[in-house]
Amino acid sequence: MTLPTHERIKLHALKLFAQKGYFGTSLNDVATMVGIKKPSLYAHYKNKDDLYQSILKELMDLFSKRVSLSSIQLEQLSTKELLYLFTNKIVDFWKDDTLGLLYKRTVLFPEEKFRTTIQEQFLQTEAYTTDILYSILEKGQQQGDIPKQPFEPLIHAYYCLIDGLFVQRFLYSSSDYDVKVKHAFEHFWKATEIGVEK
Amino acid sequence: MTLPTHERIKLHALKLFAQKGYFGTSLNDVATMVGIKKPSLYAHYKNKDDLYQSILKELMDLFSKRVSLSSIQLEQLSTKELLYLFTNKIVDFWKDDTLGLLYKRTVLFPEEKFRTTIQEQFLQTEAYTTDILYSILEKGQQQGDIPKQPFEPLIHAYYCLIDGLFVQRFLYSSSDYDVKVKHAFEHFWKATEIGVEK
DNA sequence: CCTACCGATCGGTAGG
DNA sequence: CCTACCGATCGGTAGG
Repeated sequence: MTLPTHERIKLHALKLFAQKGYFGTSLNDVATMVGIKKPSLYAHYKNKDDLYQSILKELMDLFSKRVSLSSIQLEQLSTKELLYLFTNKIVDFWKDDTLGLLYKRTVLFPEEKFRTTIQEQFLQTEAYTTDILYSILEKGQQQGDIPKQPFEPLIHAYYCLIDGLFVQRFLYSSSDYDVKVKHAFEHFWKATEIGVEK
Repeated sequence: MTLPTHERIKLHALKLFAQKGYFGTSLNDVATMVGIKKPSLYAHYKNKDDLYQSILKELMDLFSKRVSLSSIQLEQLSTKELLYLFTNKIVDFWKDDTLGLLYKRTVLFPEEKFRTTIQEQFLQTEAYTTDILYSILEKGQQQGDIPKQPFEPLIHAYYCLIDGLFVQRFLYSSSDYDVKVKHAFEHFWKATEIGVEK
Protein backbone atom coordinates (compact mmCIF):
# COMPACT_ATOMS: atom_id res chain seq x y z
CA MET A 1 0.00 0.00 0.00
CA THR A 2 3.00 2.24 0.43
CA LEU A 3 4.02 1.66 -3.19
CA PRO A 4 3.39 4.39 -5.76
CA THR A 5 0.27 3.84 -7.81
CA HIS A 6 2.00 3.07 -11.09
CA GLU A 7 3.97 0.29 -9.34
CA ARG A 8 0.82 -1.16 -7.84
CA ILE A 9 -0.80 -1.10 -11.25
CA LYS A 10 2.17 -2.94 -12.73
CA LEU A 11 2.13 -5.55 -9.97
CA HIS A 12 -1.54 -6.40 -10.31
CA ALA A 13 -1.42 -6.27 -14.09
CA LEU A 14 1.51 -8.69 -14.03
CA LYS A 15 -0.55 -11.15 -12.02
CA LEU A 16 -3.56 -10.84 -14.31
CA PHE A 17 -1.64 -11.02 -17.58
CA ALA A 18 0.07 -14.17 -16.26
CA GLN A 19 -3.19 -15.83 -15.27
CA LYS A 20 -5.49 -14.73 -18.07
CA GLY A 21 -3.29 -13.51 -20.91
CA TYR A 22 -3.33 -10.26 -22.82
CA PHE A 23 -6.84 -10.47 -24.23
CA GLY A 24 -8.23 -12.23 -21.19
CA THR A 25 -7.21 -9.33 -18.98
CA SER A 26 -9.41 -6.24 -19.09
CA LEU A 27 -8.31 -2.86 -17.85
CA ASN A 28 -11.39 -2.91 -15.68
CA ASP A 29 -10.05 -5.99 -13.87
CA VAL A 30 -6.71 -4.28 -13.33
CA ALA A 31 -8.24 -1.07 -12.03
CA THR A 32 -10.56 -2.95 -9.66
CA MET A 33 -7.67 -4.87 -8.12
CA VAL A 34 -5.71 -1.67 -7.64
CA GLY A 35 -8.77 -0.03 -6.12
CA ILE A 36 -9.31 2.72 -8.67
CA LYS A 37 -11.49 3.23 -11.75
CA LYS A 38 -10.48 2.23 -15.23
CA PRO A 39 -10.02 5.71 -16.72
CA SER A 40 -7.58 6.57 -13.93
CA LEU A 41 -5.13 4.05 -15.34
CA TYR A 42 -4.55 6.37 -18.26
CA ALA A 43 -2.93 8.88 -15.96
CA HIS A 44 -0.08 6.37 -15.43
CA TYR A 45 0.17 4.46 -18.70
CA LYS A 46 -0.49 5.64 -22.21
CA ASN A 47 -2.70 2.61 -22.95
CA LYS A 48 -2.99 -1.14 -22.51
CA ASP A 49 -0.11 -1.89 -24.86
CA ASP A 50 2.19 0.48 -23.00
CA LEU A 51 1.41 -1.24 -19.70
CA TYR A 52 1.94 -4.68 -21.23
CA GLN A 53 5.27 -3.82 -22.83
CA SER A 54 6.74 -2.42 -19.64
CA ILE A 55 5.81 -5.63 -17.86
CA LEU A 56 7.42 -7.84 -20.50
CA LYS A 57 10.64 -5.88 -20.26
CA GLU A 58 10.76 -6.41 -16.51
CA LEU A 59 10.04 -10.12 -16.92
CA MET A 60 13.01 -10.77 -19.18
CA ASP A 61 15.36 -8.67 -17.05
CA LEU A 62 14.32 -10.58 -13.95
CA PHE A 63 14.96 -13.89 -15.67
CA SER A 64 18.52 -12.97 -16.60
CA LYS A 65 19.20 -11.70 -13.12
CA ARG A 66 17.87 -14.83 -11.39
CA VAL A 67 19.76 -17.42 -13.42
CA SER A 68 23.20 -15.85 -13.34
CA LEU A 69 25.93 -17.63 -11.39
CA SER A 70 28.24 -15.90 -8.92
CA SER A 71 31.96 -16.05 -9.57
CA ILE A 72 32.37 -17.87 -6.26
CA GLN A 73 30.07 -20.63 -7.49
CA LEU A 74 31.93 -20.78 -10.81
CA GLU A 75 35.22 -21.28 -9.02
CA GLN A 76 34.34 -23.68 -6.27
CA LEU A 77 31.86 -26.16 -7.73
CA SER A 78 32.47 -29.18 -9.95
CA THR A 79 31.16 -29.14 -13.50
CA LYS A 80 28.27 -31.42 -12.68
CA GLU A 81 27.36 -29.41 -9.60
CA LEU A 82 27.53 -26.18 -11.60
CA LEU A 83 25.33 -27.50 -14.37
CA TYR A 84 22.82 -28.85 -11.88
CA LEU A 85 22.79 -25.57 -9.98
CA PHE A 86 22.30 -23.64 -13.22
CA THR A 87 19.49 -25.96 -14.26
CA ASN A 88 17.77 -25.48 -10.93
CA LYS A 89 18.07 -21.70 -11.08
CA ILE A 90 16.20 -21.74 -14.36
CA VAL A 91 13.67 -24.25 -13.08
CA ASP A 92 13.13 -22.15 -9.94
CA PHE A 93 12.20 -19.16 -12.05
CA TRP A 94 9.50 -21.18 -13.75
CA LYS A 95 8.30 -22.40 -10.39
CA ASP A 96 7.32 -18.84 -9.55
CA ASP A 97 3.58 -18.94 -9.97
CA THR A 98 3.34 -15.53 -11.54
CA LEU A 99 6.61 -15.00 -13.38
CA GLY A 100 6.79 -18.58 -14.62
CA LEU A 101 3.27 -18.44 -15.95
CA LEU A 102 3.79 -15.14 -17.73
CA TYR A 103 7.05 -16.44 -19.17
CA LYS A 104 5.27 -19.48 -20.55
CA ARG A 105 2.51 -17.42 -22.13
CA THR A 106 4.86 -14.87 -23.58
CA VAL A 107 7.38 -17.25 -25.08
CA LEU A 108 4.94 -19.86 -26.38
CA PHE A 109 2.11 -17.59 -27.43
CA PRO A 110 3.51 -14.16 -28.17
CA GLU A 111 0.76 -11.68 -28.92
CA GLU A 112 0.79 -10.97 -32.63
CA LYS A 113 1.23 -7.25 -32.02
CA PHE A 114 4.38 -7.74 -29.92
CA ARG A 115 5.80 -10.71 -31.75
CA THR A 116 8.93 -8.98 -32.97
CA THR A 117 9.71 -7.32 -29.65
CA ILE A 118 9.20 -10.53 -27.72
CA GLN A 119 11.30 -12.55 -30.16
CA GLU A 120 14.15 -10.07 -29.77
CA GLN A 121 13.98 -10.09 -25.99
CA PHE A 122 13.88 -13.87 -25.94
CA LEU A 123 16.90 -14.26 -28.21
CA GLN A 124 18.81 -11.80 -26.06
CA THR A 125 17.98 -13.79 -22.94
CA GLU A 126 18.91 -17.03 -24.66
CA ALA A 127 22.26 -15.63 -25.77
CA TYR A 128 22.89 -14.69 -22.16
CA THR A 129 22.25 -18.21 -20.87
CA THR A 130 24.24 -19.75 -23.72
CA ASP A 131 27.25 -17.71 -22.62
CA ILE A 132 27.00 -19.08 -19.10
CA LEU A 133 26.57 -22.59 -20.46
CA TYR A 134 29.66 -22.28 -22.62
CA SER A 135 31.78 -21.09 -19.72
CA ILE A 136 30.65 -24.06 -17.62
CA LEU A 137 31.36 -26.58 -20.37
CA GLU A 138 34.74 -25.11 -21.31
CA LYS A 139 35.91 -25.15 -17.73
CA GLY A 140 34.63 -28.72 -17.45
CA GLN A 141 36.67 -29.82 -20.41
CA GLN A 142 39.82 -28.16 -19.11
CA GLN A 143 39.41 -29.85 -15.74
CA GLY A 144 38.70 -33.20 -17.35
CA ASP A 145 35.17 -33.48 -15.92
CA ILE A 146 33.78 -34.01 -19.39
CA PRO A 147 35.56 -35.47 -22.42
CA LYS A 148 36.48 -33.50 -25.51
CA GLN A 149 33.42 -33.37 -27.78
CA PRO A 150 31.71 -30.94 -30.15
CA PHE A 151 29.67 -28.41 -28.18
CA GLU A 152 26.85 -27.82 -30.65
CA PRO A 153 25.00 -31.14 -30.25
CA LEU A 154 25.61 -31.00 -26.53
CA ILE A 155 24.04 -27.57 -26.25
CA HIS A 156 21.08 -28.63 -28.38
CA ALA A 157 20.56 -31.56 -26.06
CA TYR A 158 20.85 -29.34 -22.98
CA TYR A 159 18.31 -26.85 -24.29
CA CYS A 160 16.03 -29.75 -25.07
CA LEU A 161 16.39 -30.84 -21.45
CA ILE A 162 15.63 -27.32 -20.25
CA ASP A 163 12.63 -26.93 -22.54
CA GLY A 164 11.35 -30.32 -21.49
CA LEU A 165 11.54 -29.36 -17.83
CA PHE A 166 9.84 -26.10 -18.75
CA VAL A 167 6.81 -27.93 -20.08
CA GLN A 168 6.74 -30.50 -17.31
CA ARG A 169 6.61 -27.76 -14.72
CA PHE A 170 3.16 -26.97 -16.05
CA LEU A 171 2.02 -30.43 -17.08
CA TYR A 172 2.82 -32.24 -13.89
CA SER A 173 2.84 -29.39 -11.42
CA SER A 174 3.11 -31.67 -8.40
CA SER A 175 5.29 -32.59 -5.46
CA ASP A 176 7.37 -35.01 -7.49
CA TYR A 177 8.47 -32.46 -10.04
CA ASP A 178 11.85 -32.21 -8.32
CA VAL A 179 12.30 -35.95 -8.76
CA LYS A 180 11.60 -35.63 -12.47
CA VAL A 181 14.13 -32.82 -12.74
CA LYS A 182 16.72 -34.99 -11.05
CA HIS A 183 16.02 -38.03 -13.23
CA ALA A 184 16.16 -36.07 -16.46
CA PHE A 185 19.30 -34.23 -15.42
CA GLU A 186 21.10 -37.41 -14.36
CA HIS A 187 20.25 -39.02 -17.68
CA PHE A 188 21.60 -35.99 -19.52
CA TRP A 189 24.75 -35.97 -17.47
CA LYS A 190 25.37 -39.69 -17.96
CA ALA A 191 25.67 -39.17 -21.71
CA THR A 192 27.70 -36.01 -21.28
CA GLU A 193 30.51 -37.47 -19.22
CA ILE A 194 30.85 -40.69 -21.22
CA GLY A 195 34.48 -41.46 -21.94
CA VAL A 196 35.91 -39.91 -18.79
CA GLU A 197 37.75 -42.31 -16.49
CA LYS A 198 36.46 -42.11 -12.95
CA MET B 1 -17.32 -27.68 -50.89
CA THR B 2 -18.80 -31.14 -51.16
CA LEU B 3 -18.54 -31.66 -47.41
CA PRO B 4 -21.66 -31.34 -45.25
CA THR B 5 -21.96 -27.97 -43.55
CA HIS B 6 -21.30 -29.20 -40.02
CA GLU B 7 -18.01 -30.71 -41.22
CA ARG B 8 -17.00 -27.50 -42.93
CA ILE B 9 -17.81 -25.59 -39.76
CA LYS B 10 -15.65 -27.96 -37.74
CA LEU B 11 -12.77 -27.68 -40.19
CA HIS B 12 -12.67 -23.89 -40.21
CA ALA B 13 -13.25 -23.65 -36.49
CA LEU B 14 -10.33 -26.03 -35.91
CA LYS B 15 -8.06 -23.73 -37.90
CA LEU B 16 -9.23 -20.63 -36.06
CA PHE B 17 -9.12 -22.14 -32.57
CA ALA B 18 -5.57 -23.28 -33.32
CA GLN B 19 -4.43 -19.88 -34.53
CA LYS B 20 -6.28 -17.58 -32.18
CA GLY B 21 -7.42 -19.66 -29.25
CA TYR B 22 -10.85 -20.07 -27.70
CA PHE B 23 -11.49 -16.47 -26.74
CA GLY B 24 -9.65 -15.07 -29.73
CA THR B 25 -11.99 -16.90 -32.09
CA SER B 26 -15.43 -15.37 -32.59
CA LEU B 27 -18.37 -17.25 -34.02
CA ASN B 28 -18.61 -14.45 -36.54
CA ASP B 29 -15.12 -15.34 -37.83
CA VAL B 30 -16.10 -18.99 -38.12
CA ALA B 31 -19.34 -18.27 -39.94
CA THR B 32 -17.67 -15.89 -42.37
CA MET B 33 -15.04 -18.46 -43.32
CA VAL B 34 -17.73 -21.07 -43.89
CA GLY B 35 -19.71 -18.57 -45.95
CA ILE B 36 -22.81 -18.37 -43.79
CA LYS B 37 -24.11 -16.01 -41.08
CA LYS B 38 -23.38 -16.44 -37.40
CA PRO B 39 -26.87 -17.45 -36.22
CA SER B 40 -26.89 -20.28 -38.76
CA LEU B 41 -24.16 -22.02 -36.81
CA TYR B 42 -26.67 -22.76 -34.09
CA ALA B 43 -28.53 -25.08 -36.46
CA HIS B 44 -25.46 -27.39 -36.34
CA TYR B 45 -23.99 -26.91 -32.89
CA LYS B 46 -25.70 -26.14 -29.62
CA ASN B 47 -23.29 -23.30 -28.87
CA LYS B 48 -19.61 -22.29 -28.93
CA ASP B 49 -18.66 -24.71 -26.16
CA ASP B 50 -20.28 -27.63 -27.96
CA LEU B 51 -18.33 -26.84 -31.13
CA TYR B 52 -15.08 -26.51 -29.19
CA GLN B 53 -15.50 -29.77 -27.29
CA SER B 54 -16.19 -31.81 -30.40
CA ILE B 55 -12.98 -30.44 -31.93
CA LEU B 56 -10.89 -31.30 -28.87
CA LYS B 57 -12.17 -34.84 -28.91
CA GLU B 58 -11.12 -35.25 -32.53
CA LEU B 59 -7.69 -33.76 -31.82
CA MET B 60 -6.82 -36.29 -29.14
CA ASP B 61 -8.14 -39.22 -31.15
CA LEU B 62 -6.06 -38.16 -34.14
CA PHE B 63 -2.95 -37.93 -32.00
CA SER B 64 -3.32 -41.48 -30.72
CA LYS B 65 -3.95 -42.77 -34.20
CA ARG B 66 -0.95 -41.04 -35.72
CA VAL B 67 1.68 -42.14 -33.19
CA SER B 68 0.81 -45.80 -33.00
CA LEU B 69 3.30 -48.33 -34.37
CA SER B 70 2.38 -51.17 -36.68
CA SER B 71 3.14 -54.72 -35.55
CA ILE B 72 5.43 -55.11 -38.55
CA GLN B 73 7.52 -52.19 -37.33
CA LEU B 74 7.57 -53.60 -33.81
CA GLU B 75 8.90 -56.91 -35.08
CA GLN B 76 11.45 -55.85 -37.64
CA LEU B 77 13.21 -52.77 -36.24
CA SER B 78 15.97 -52.53 -33.65
CA THR B 79 15.20 -50.86 -30.31
CA LYS B 80 17.00 -47.68 -31.27
CA GLU B 81 15.27 -47.54 -34.63
CA LEU B 82 11.91 -48.15 -33.01
CA LEU B 83 12.40 -45.44 -30.41
CA TYR B 84 13.58 -43.00 -33.05
CA LEU B 85 10.63 -43.82 -35.28
CA PHE B 86 8.23 -43.39 -32.37
CA THR B 87 9.81 -40.07 -31.45
CA ASN B 88 9.48 -38.86 -35.02
CA LYS B 89 5.85 -39.88 -35.25
CA ILE B 90 5.10 -37.70 -32.27
CA VAL B 91 7.23 -34.88 -33.59
CA ASP B 92 5.51 -35.11 -36.96
CA PHE B 93 2.13 -34.58 -35.36
CA TRP B 94 3.38 -31.37 -33.81
CA LYS B 95 4.78 -30.31 -37.16
CA ASP B 96 1.23 -30.16 -38.50
CA ASP B 97 0.58 -26.43 -38.57
CA THR B 98 -2.99 -26.70 -37.40
CA LEU B 99 -3.15 -29.82 -35.23
CA GLY B 100 0.21 -29.15 -33.59
CA LEU B 101 -0.76 -25.59 -32.77
CA LEU B 102 -4.10 -26.57 -31.29
CA TYR B 103 -2.42 -29.34 -29.30
CA LYS B 104 0.04 -26.84 -27.86
CA ARG B 105 -2.70 -24.41 -26.87
CA THR B 106 -4.94 -27.06 -25.41
CA VAL B 107 -2.36 -28.86 -23.34
CA LEU B 108 -0.43 -25.83 -22.10
CA PHE B 109 -3.30 -23.41 -21.67
CA PRO B 110 -6.47 -25.40 -21.14
CA GLU B 111 -9.50 -23.14 -21.00
CA GLU B 112 -10.67 -22.92 -17.42
CA LYS B 113 -14.14 -24.17 -18.36
CA PHE B 114 -12.80 -27.36 -19.98
CA ARG B 115 -9.87 -27.96 -17.68
CA THR B 116 -11.14 -31.23 -16.25
CA THR B 117 -12.17 -32.66 -19.61
CA ILE B 118 -8.88 -31.72 -21.22
CA GLN B 119 -6.85 -33.10 -18.32
CA GLU B 120 -8.69 -36.41 -18.62
CA GLN B 121 -8.21 -36.65 -22.37
CA PHE B 122 -4.55 -35.79 -22.00
CA LEU B 123 -3.91 -38.42 -19.34
CA GLN B 124 -5.66 -40.99 -21.48
CA THR B 125 -3.46 -40.12 -24.45
CA GLU B 126 -0.36 -40.20 -22.27
CA ALA B 127 -1.25 -43.61 -20.91
CA TYR B 128 -1.56 -44.80 -24.48
CA THR B 129 1.92 -43.60 -25.44
CA THR B 130 3.40 -44.93 -22.21
CA ASP B 131 2.12 -48.38 -23.12
CA ILE B 132 3.89 -48.24 -26.47
CA LEU B 133 7.04 -46.97 -24.79
CA TYR B 134 7.03 -49.82 -22.29
CA SER B 135 6.66 -52.42 -25.00
CA ILE B 136 9.62 -50.96 -26.89
CA LEU B 137 11.84 -50.86 -23.80
CA GLU B 138 10.92 -54.32 -22.60
CA LYS B 139 11.64 -55.84 -25.96
CA GLY B 140 14.92 -53.88 -26.02
CA GLN B 141 15.99 -55.37 -22.72
CA GLN B 142 15.12 -58.90 -23.76
CA GLN B 143 17.14 -58.52 -26.94
CA GLY B 144 20.07 -56.97 -25.09
CA ASP B 145 19.87 -53.63 -26.93
CA ILE B 146 19.67 -51.80 -23.63
CA PRO B 147 21.00 -52.90 -20.24
CA LYS B 148 18.86 -53.87 -17.32
CA GLN B 149 17.85 -50.69 -15.48
CA PRO B 150 14.86 -49.24 -13.63
CA PHE B 151 12.28 -47.98 -16.12
CA GLU B 152 10.85 -45.09 -14.14
CA PRO B 153 13.78 -42.65 -14.40
CA LEU B 154 14.25 -43.68 -18.01
CA ILE B 155 10.66 -42.88 -18.87
CA HIS B 156 10.86 -39.56 -17.06
CA ALA B 157 13.92 -38.70 -19.09
CA TYR B 158 12.22 -39.77 -22.31
CA TYR B 159 9.15 -37.66 -21.64
CA CYS B 160 11.43 -34.78 -20.85
CA LEU B 161 13.05 -35.29 -24.26
CA ILE B 162 9.65 -35.39 -25.91
CA ASP B 163 8.40 -32.30 -24.10
CA GLY B 164 11.60 -30.48 -24.95
CA LEU B 165 11.18 -31.26 -28.63
CA PHE B 166 7.56 -30.17 -28.30
CA VAL B 167 8.61 -26.70 -27.19
CA GLN B 168 11.46 -26.42 -29.66
CA ARG B 169 9.11 -27.13 -32.52
CA PHE B 170 7.53 -23.78 -31.78
CA LEU B 171 10.53 -21.87 -30.52
CA TYR B 172 12.89 -22.63 -33.35
CA SER B 173 10.44 -23.49 -36.10
CA SER B 174 13.14 -23.60 -38.75
CA SER B 175 14.81 -25.82 -41.29
CA ASP B 176 17.31 -27.18 -38.78
CA TYR B 177 14.67 -28.49 -36.38
CA ASP B 178 15.28 -32.02 -37.64
CA VAL B 179 18.95 -31.66 -36.74
CA LYS B 180 18.02 -30.63 -33.22
CA VAL B 181 15.72 -33.63 -32.92
CA LYS B 182 18.55 -35.90 -34.00
CA HIS B 183 21.08 -34.37 -31.61
CA ALA B 184 18.76 -34.54 -28.63
CA PHE B 185 17.70 -38.08 -29.44
CA GLU B 186 21.28 -39.31 -29.88
CA HIS B 187 22.24 -37.79 -26.55
CA PHE B 188 19.31 -39.51 -24.90
CA TRP B 189 20.16 -42.82 -26.51
CA LYS B 190 23.82 -42.62 -25.53
CA ALA B 191 22.86 -42.61 -21.85
CA THR B 192 20.22 -45.29 -22.35
CA GLU B 193 22.44 -47.94 -23.86
CA ILE B 194 25.38 -47.40 -21.50
CA GLY B 195 26.69 -50.70 -20.20
CA VAL B 196 25.89 -52.76 -23.29
CA GLU B 197 28.88 -54.36 -25.01
CA LYS B 198 28.93 -53.55 -28.70
C1' DC C 1 -30.25 -20.70 -43.36
C1' DC C 2 -31.70 -15.61 -42.81
C1' DT C 3 -32.64 -10.57 -40.61
C1' DA C 4 -33.08 -8.15 -36.64
C1' DC C 5 -32.08 -7.69 -32.22
C1' DC C 6 -30.67 -8.47 -26.86
C1' DG C 7 -27.52 -7.31 -22.77
C1' DA C 8 -22.79 -7.31 -21.56
C1' DT C 9 -18.25 -5.94 -22.07
C1' DC C 10 -14.25 -4.18 -24.43
C1' DG C 11 -10.39 -0.14 -24.95
C1' DG C 12 -10.39 4.48 -24.87
C1' DT C 13 -11.85 9.75 -24.56
C1' DA C 14 -14.00 14.23 -22.81
C1' DG C 15 -14.05 17.15 -19.36
C1' DG C 16 -13.45 18.22 -14.96
C1' DC D 1 -8.35 10.38 -9.83
C1' DC D 2 -13.53 10.70 -11.05
C1' DT D 3 -18.34 10.39 -13.83
C1' DA D 4 -20.29 9.87 -18.04
C1' DC D 5 -19.99 8.37 -22.31
C1' DC D 6 -18.29 6.61 -27.34
C1' DG D 7 -18.28 2.90 -31.13
C1' DA D 8 -17.23 -1.83 -31.72
C1' DT D 9 -17.75 -6.48 -30.79
C1' DC D 10 -19.02 -10.52 -28.14
C1' DG D 11 -22.28 -15.04 -27.57
C1' DG D 12 -26.76 -15.99 -28.10
C1' DT D 13 -32.14 -15.68 -29.15
C1' DA D 14 -36.70 -14.70 -31.58
C1' DG D 15 -39.13 -15.60 -35.30
C1' DG D 16 -39.50 -16.80 -39.71
